[in-house]
Amino acid sequence: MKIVQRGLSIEGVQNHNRRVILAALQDMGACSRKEISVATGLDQATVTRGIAPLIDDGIVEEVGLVRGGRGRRSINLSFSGSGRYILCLRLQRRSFSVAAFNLRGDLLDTTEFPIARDSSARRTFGEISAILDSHIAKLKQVDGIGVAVPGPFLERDERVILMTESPQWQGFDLVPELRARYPDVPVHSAHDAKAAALTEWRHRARVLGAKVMLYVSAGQGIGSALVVDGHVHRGAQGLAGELGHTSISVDGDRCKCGNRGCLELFTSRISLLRAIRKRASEAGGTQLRSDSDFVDVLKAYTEGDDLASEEVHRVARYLAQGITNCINFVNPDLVVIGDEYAGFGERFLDEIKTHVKKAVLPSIFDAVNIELSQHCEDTVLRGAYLDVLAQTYLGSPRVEPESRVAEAAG
Amino acid sequence: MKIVQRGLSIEGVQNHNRRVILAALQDMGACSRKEISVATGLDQATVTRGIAPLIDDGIVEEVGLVRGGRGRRSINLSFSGSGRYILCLRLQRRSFSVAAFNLRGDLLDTTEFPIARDSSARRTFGEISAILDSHIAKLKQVDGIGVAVPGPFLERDERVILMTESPQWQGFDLVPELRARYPDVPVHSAHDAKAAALTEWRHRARVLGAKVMLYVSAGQGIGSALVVDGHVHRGAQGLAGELGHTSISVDGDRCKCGNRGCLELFTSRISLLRAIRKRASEAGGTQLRSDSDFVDVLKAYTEGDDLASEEVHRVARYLAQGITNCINFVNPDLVVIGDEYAGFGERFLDEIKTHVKKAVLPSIFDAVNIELSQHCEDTVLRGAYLDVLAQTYLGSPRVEPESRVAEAAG
DNA sequence: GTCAATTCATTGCAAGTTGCAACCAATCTT
DNA sequence: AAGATTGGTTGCAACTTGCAATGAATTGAC
Repeated sequence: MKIVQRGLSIEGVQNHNRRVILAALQDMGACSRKEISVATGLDQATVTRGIAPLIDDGIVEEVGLVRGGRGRRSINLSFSGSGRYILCLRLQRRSFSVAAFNLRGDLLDTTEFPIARDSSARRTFGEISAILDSHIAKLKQVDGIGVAVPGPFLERDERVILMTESPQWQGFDLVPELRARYPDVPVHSAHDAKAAALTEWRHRARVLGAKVMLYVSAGQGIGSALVVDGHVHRGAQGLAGELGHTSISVDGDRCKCGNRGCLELFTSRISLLRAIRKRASEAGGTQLRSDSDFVDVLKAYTEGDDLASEEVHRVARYLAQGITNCINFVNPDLVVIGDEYAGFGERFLDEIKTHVKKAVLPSIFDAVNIELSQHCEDTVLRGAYLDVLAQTYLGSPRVEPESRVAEAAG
Repeated sequence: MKIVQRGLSIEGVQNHNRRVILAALQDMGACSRKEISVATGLDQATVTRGIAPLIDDGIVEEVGLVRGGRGRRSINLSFSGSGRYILCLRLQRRSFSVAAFNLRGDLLDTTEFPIARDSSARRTFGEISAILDSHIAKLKQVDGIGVAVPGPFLERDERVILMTESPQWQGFDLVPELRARYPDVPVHSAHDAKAAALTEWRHRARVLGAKVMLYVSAGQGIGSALVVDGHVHRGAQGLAGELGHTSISVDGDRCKCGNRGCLELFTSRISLLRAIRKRASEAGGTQLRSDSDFVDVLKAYTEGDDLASEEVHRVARYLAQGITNCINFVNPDLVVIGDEYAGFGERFLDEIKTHVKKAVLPSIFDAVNIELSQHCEDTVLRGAYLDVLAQTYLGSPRVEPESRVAEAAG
C-alpha cells in the first residue's frame, strides 16, 4: 500500500546520479564527460567522479580521443564493449533464439533453434539452458538474462496465458525455472511486442522527439505496446497491449478470447490467408493459389497482384480502425507498425494513413507520425537487451528492491 | 530533444525530499513526523528539518497532539488549513463554477453561475474573473488557479478543439487569458475527465492499492482518463482519453469527428434520449414520453420502467464494449464509471459487468474492479485542486521550469 | 506521588557529496 | 614557440544526511 515515494539519502543521490550519467551515455551514444555534464546539468567534476568507478567496474570504457575541435581532445566514453554481457532469449511458437550483447548493445552472437512440434516444455527448456550455459561459460560475466515471450503474458506472475497453438507450455513457468537454474544472474522477462517497442523507441522516437509512441506488432497476432517517455506501459498485471483483442465490431463474431469482433479476427495473418486462399480458388487473375503462404502473399502484394492488394488493403482498413481508436484513446505522436506486416511496405502504410486521416480530427492527425518498423530480425531480442540494461544500470528498477527480495525468497 | 534526466545536486536532494515529505503527508492525511519518517525511509531528523521551513511558510501546520499511545504524544501535521488557498474554475457548456480550497483540500466555497446561451466568450470571461477577483481579494494568498475544461482539449496548447455546442469559445484561449489577467498566480489547466479521474484515484484507487485506473466519464459525452501510479496519462498533445470517439463498429455511421461507429454515437446522453423519445411516442407501457428529459429517464430507470431499462441496458452493453476494449488495451485493475450515468446505480453497473465478464479472459476480469463513482458534484473541481497542489508542492512539475519560462515569455 | 519506561521530536557531530574555482593536459592558431 | 582554447582533474568550502545522544511528554508500576 506504500505508494509513498522513498526519500533520497546523500548516498541515494550518488546512486541516482550514476544512473542519470549512464542514461545520458546511452542516450547520446559515445560522448565525452563534458557532454554528459551539459546534458545532465551535473558539474564536470561530478561526472568525472561518477564515471571513475564505472570504468573500474568495467561498465564504461574510454573509446578513443576524438573530435577535431580547438583545445584538448575529449575522451569519448561508451558502455563497455567486453567483459560484461547480457544474454537474451526470445521464445516463439515454433522456435527460440538466443543472442549475446555486450553492454554497448552490439549483437555479438545470435542463433535460432527450432522447437519440434511435439517437444515438451521441459525438453525445450533443456535445449535453451544448454545454449545459455555455453554462452555463460564463454562470456564469464553475464549481468542479466532477458526473456521475451509472445502473447498475453502475465508479467506480474511471469506466466503466459492463452498461449494458443502452444499447449505444451501451459503450466510450465519459464522465467521462474530460469531463475532457479541461474540463481546468480538476474532474469528479466518481457512481452515480445513491448520489447520490440523499446527498440523502436530508442532508434526512432528519441530521434523524432516523440513523447508517446504506440507500437503495433502486426502479423501472426496483433499486439501492441505503449511507450510513454521511454517507459513501456505494462498495465496492472503486465498484460497491457492486447490490441488484437480489442473489438471493432460490437456485433461481430465471437473470438476465442470471449470478446466479439476482435481486431485480430479481421487482420491476423491467419484470417488474411484464409480470405485470400478462399478467393484464390474461386477467382482468377491472380498469382495466388489456395495453398499460398504468407511469403507468397507478400510477394504478390509487392508485385501489385489484384487479389493480394484487395485483401491486404482490407486488412489495412481494419488495422487503421484499430490504430484510430488508439490515437483517440492515448493520443500518441508516433505510431510504428512492426512485425511481419511491416514487410508490406510503403503502399500498405499509405493505405493505413489514408484511412486514419479520414477518421481522426485534423489537428490530431497532423501531430502523429505513422511509420513502418525497419523490420530487422533482432528487434525483439534487442528490446530484451534494452530492458535488462535499463533494469540493471539505468532508471529505477521496475520492482522495488525489497519486493524483489521477497519474490526471490518466496 | 534533451530527454536525458537532470542530475541531482545536493540542493536538489533537499528539494526532492521536501516533495517526498509533502506527498507522504497528502497520502496519509494528518500524521506525525515519525510516520512520515517510516513511510519515506528518511531519518526522523531529516523530516523534522524538512518540515520546519514548510511550517514557517504556512504550507504545513501542526494540528493537535493526538494519539493515546504509550510515550510522548505525536504532533499531527497537515497541509495548512488557512493562509494559502487554491482556486478552481470549472467551465461547462452552460455554466461555470468556481471553488476555493485550502491546501488541505477542504472545499471552502463553491458557486455555480449560468452562462447565457448568447453570451460572448469575452463577457463570460469578465464574469469569471470578477468572481476570481473577489476570491483573491478575500483570501490574499492564492497559490494557484486550476482550470477544468470539457471536451477534446489540447493541453499542450491549452486550447479547446471541437467544442461542439459552444461555438462562442472558438478562438478564445481561456487559459492564456487567465494567465495574462493573473500574472502572479500560476494557472494550471486540465481536461475535466482527467481532473475527475485524479479525485477518484485519491479517494479510491489508493485505498484499493490499484496501480492502473481507468476513469470513464459517461453522460453528455463519453470521456475517459487513464491514471497510472497516480499520474494521469495526458498523451502527446494532452488529448488522451477520447474514448467517446473510439469506434465499436467499423461500418457504423460517420461521426462528426470523422470516425465511424464512435462509442459516443451509441451511448451519449443525446443518443439515449433520442432513442427513448422515439420509442416512447410509439410504444405504450412506459412512463416516458416524447419530451422526457434525462432526469425523467433516470427516475424511470430506477423505478424499473421497461422502456428505460431496455434502452439504458442497450447503452450499458455498448459502454461495456468500450470498457472491454480499454481493459484489453491498457489492463487496468480498477475501472470507475463517473459523470451522469453513475446515477443509474448498481443495476446499471451489474449490467455492464456482465457484458465485460463475457468478453474478457477470466484471469483478467478477476483482476479488475469495476465500480461507480460516488458521483459527488465537486469531483472535477476537486481534481483541479489536486492537480494544482501536485504541480505546486508534490511530484515533479509537468512542465520543466525552463520551458515554462519560455512559455510565459513567448 | 514519584520513578522507570516508552515514544516522539530535536540537536550535536561525523561522513560524504556536490559545485566552484583553480589547475593540469592537450591541441590549434598565430 | 608562445598564447589561446577546450577538456579533464583536484583542492576546498558549503551543505545535507544519518546516527546517536539529548530533551520532552506521557503511561504505568510501586
